[in-house]
Amino acid sequence: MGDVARLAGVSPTTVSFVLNDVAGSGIPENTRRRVRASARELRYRPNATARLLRTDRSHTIGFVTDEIASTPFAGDVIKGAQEAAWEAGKLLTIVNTGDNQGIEESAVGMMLERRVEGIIHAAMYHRAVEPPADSREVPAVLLNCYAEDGSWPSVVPDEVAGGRTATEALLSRGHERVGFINLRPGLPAAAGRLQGYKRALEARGLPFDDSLVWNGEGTAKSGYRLAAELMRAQDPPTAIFCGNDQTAMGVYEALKERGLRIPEDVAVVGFDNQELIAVQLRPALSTVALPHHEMGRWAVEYLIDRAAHGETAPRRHTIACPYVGRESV
Amino acid sequence: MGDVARLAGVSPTTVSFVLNDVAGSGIPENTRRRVRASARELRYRPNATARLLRTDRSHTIGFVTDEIASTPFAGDVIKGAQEAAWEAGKLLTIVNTGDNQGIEESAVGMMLERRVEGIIHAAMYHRAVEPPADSREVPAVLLNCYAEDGSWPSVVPDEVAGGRTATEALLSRGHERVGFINLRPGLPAAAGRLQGYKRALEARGLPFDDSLVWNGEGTAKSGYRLAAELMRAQDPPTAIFCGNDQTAMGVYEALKERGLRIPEDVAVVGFDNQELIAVQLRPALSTVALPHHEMGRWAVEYLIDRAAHGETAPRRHTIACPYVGRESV
DNA sequence: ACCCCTTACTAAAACCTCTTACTAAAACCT
DNA sequence: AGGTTTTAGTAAGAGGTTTTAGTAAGGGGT
Repeated sequence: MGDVARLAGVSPTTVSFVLNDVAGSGIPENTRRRVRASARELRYRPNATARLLRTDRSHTIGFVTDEIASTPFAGDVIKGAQEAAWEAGKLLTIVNTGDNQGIEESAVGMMLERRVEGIIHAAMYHRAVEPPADSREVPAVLLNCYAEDGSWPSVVPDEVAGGRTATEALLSRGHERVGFINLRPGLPAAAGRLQGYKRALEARGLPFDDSLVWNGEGTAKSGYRLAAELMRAQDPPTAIFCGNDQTAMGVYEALKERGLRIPEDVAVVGFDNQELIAVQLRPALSTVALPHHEMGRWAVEYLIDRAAHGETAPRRHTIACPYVGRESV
Repeated sequence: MGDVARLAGVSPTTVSFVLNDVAGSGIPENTRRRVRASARELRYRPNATARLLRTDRSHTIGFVTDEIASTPFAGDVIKGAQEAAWEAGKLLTIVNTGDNQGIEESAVGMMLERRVEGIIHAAMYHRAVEPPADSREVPAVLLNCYAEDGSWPSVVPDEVAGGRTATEALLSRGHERVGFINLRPGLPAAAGRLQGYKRALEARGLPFDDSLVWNGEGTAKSGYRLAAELMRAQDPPTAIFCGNDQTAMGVYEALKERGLRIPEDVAVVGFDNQELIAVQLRPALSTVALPHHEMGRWAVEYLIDRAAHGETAPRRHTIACPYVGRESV
């Protein structure tokens, strides 16, 4: 900066004022032009580090995730977060912990040393977690996960509403016996979606028949097996709600083997909106999307807002899972 | 740091020496313990910013990508890069540009202001790019893309070898007529794989028959259409090499509709190893994996190495695409 | 014509936190 | 006493921001 000041024939103060557009510094347009020209000529680039040291604003947000690659979701979350950060003039620093607590703790440590303005702890599937206590030193938020004791703010998908949406997509087409191949029991996603399924039935005055509900493993294989199971019954469903799109992929196989047409004979709806699968399947799969992008966005917006306005009570924010209608319903 | 020094009854110098384990500073174990205890008591966390200002080592690498979410690959690349960075004690700062040049330039600017030690420019599909000139201010490398004029170091998949590997997987099973549903012509991936396909044939003394080679669009739909086309011929192939796994998904459909078994009647091999598809397909798809993880890793290792040992001639490094055998061959 | 006070600019200096020469004091030998 | 080691402290930056202080020009009053 000194060089620029010298070249422009002013003091570093003036350079700082001009380059940062400080209000009320009353520097005449003339001088401003000279300073800016000098900066350009010297290809001057301010040193964000030095600025941070003085201002204590790193304009950086830490993003700690358990698994970045195992699902395509991770990309959506990061993209949403990154977009929101960019819009606010922030940068995102990312660490993938591989679900290793030691790495997670040192990652948080490194981020705090760099004075990040907030930390996001993201999980790649919806579950309970316990982030390092150190993260409380700055605004922090859990993404696609939550603390059992509610002591951390978090943002998660509205699984209940999602399950209800999926089921209603089928009910509204006149189906009254809807099979449900859920995920492994115990997962928040499985519990929530089942509840949503029940509520949808209830709202239409339809009975809940637990012979229509199975827990699979979220794979095409188990979808194939359980669809076969469902269709073997004497009063088989006319529609199947699958706990995820991979399951639906297996269900398609099973139905096709039986010569059943989708959606004419059996309608199918998936969950997750894994485009790679849902779009490519024939017929294209109607499904419910997880709001990964929105959660990423919400998390950084929350952090920025909280950094600006201080502490608020931790809360669990849920985001709706929109229905994506294609050809299978 | 001053607080710690005061509490331990020493000077800031001593604290710095102890906390950084400076060699040859000759501080007795006694004092060291006292300093460390004070630091712990005050929950002292060094300010990485101040250190950086003095040492000029940010221990941060910038990662600029055109699209983070549109393919599951992005996650692998980032994961590989992040792992390598972590092992070297570096952090990764990521920006998604949405292929917008303006954003890319300001992203580079922001990173340079933060004094990153290197910049990676990643593309989500293999292609030629032209990164902002400013990136040359620090070590920089292109990932899954390259500069037309070769003026930037880069790391890309070895498409030729990959195409050859895929073809040979089929030839080695005795197939002599291998159909090839390639990607859109013009893509480096399509050109390279076609070359590899030809070389594999050549190596076995088999003729190249261009009626066996079609360009699709990399979708299940076009795979379906072109497989039908291929099988309609009077001398249809006994094996099909697909430019990607989505194409293979459509090929499966077409073959199954004709009552052809995989791999008994027609063997199929894909490309990309999109696990979501390849593993879930029945039979599971044999395919060739793109080395995303390795490219990510290579890129940061190259950067760190170059930062340490100075400029070297830009080179294009290729990484092999390993064959992933499953059930379709 | 002189003085004083604004206003409009610009500069000096303190500060942010840590690293690292360089220096100094103490302790330990001959 | 004089010279080495050990051990520890001082102070100068690193590159900005921001507070405080100043100078010069212009304007009004007498």
